[in-house]
Amino acid sequence: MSHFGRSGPPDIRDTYSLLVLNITFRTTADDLFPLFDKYGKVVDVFIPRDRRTGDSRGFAFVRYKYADEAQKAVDKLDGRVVDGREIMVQFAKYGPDAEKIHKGRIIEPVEKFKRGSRSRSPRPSSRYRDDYRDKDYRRRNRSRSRDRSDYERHQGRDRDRDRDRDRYRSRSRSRSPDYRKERRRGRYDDKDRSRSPYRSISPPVSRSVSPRKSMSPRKTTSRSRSPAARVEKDRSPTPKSVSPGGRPDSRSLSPQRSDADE
DNA sequence: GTTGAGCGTT
Repeated sequence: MSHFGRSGPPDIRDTYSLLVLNITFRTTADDLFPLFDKYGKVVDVFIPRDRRTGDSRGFAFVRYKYADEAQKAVDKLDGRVVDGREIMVQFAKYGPDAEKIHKGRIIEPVEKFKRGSRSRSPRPSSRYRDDYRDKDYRRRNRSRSRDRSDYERHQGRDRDRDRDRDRYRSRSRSRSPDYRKERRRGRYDDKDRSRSPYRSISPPVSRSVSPRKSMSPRKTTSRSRSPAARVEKDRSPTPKSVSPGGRPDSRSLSPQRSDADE
């Protein structure tokens, strides 16, 4: 589904994909198209959505026809506030078929690079790095940390088994990003599930540790209240309206303040 | 009505 009414990906032969992150969940392709089209020829605007809910996943792909225009769009629109939220525009690194992408342009599958070769450019360009915030910088630094790769390669004795395990781990990692979606949906499901009228929050409270238990005696002790008064208070279901022991009403005028002082 | 790391569809 694209903005142009086409079903699938139009033509990614000579297009440059930009990844737009941090957009609001209400932002649609119609909102992004005019914004990006001002800086160049936009071939397609695609916003991945959830299969089940259909809600936006919070990021979009804007495909430009020319690299320079895409570059300009990145430079101009990165950090721009859209719909009350600051968006992040950068070149897409991965394609739909898990293809390697260089500056938004598909170059070759991953197999082109040797496994031991670490010549993979850490970052295409750091020109706009200064524009990034600390939050973005931290997130980027934390990303792409593949310590396990070196670890597995370190003890790679059985080539087949290691390769097979690597594939398995790779798939597991690939499914990791979806985990957040599951988690998000899980929260919704939990909420929907807990909307049962009979379900109450009381049961979980009385679990395992009970700090209130130790708090109660201390509280009563700190009150310095006579044991008789405490017993009567416990026995009386309405302690605030009652005046036990012929206590003056002035005492019950502000019972909360007495607690606040404590 | 909610959320906020990340890389994509008929």
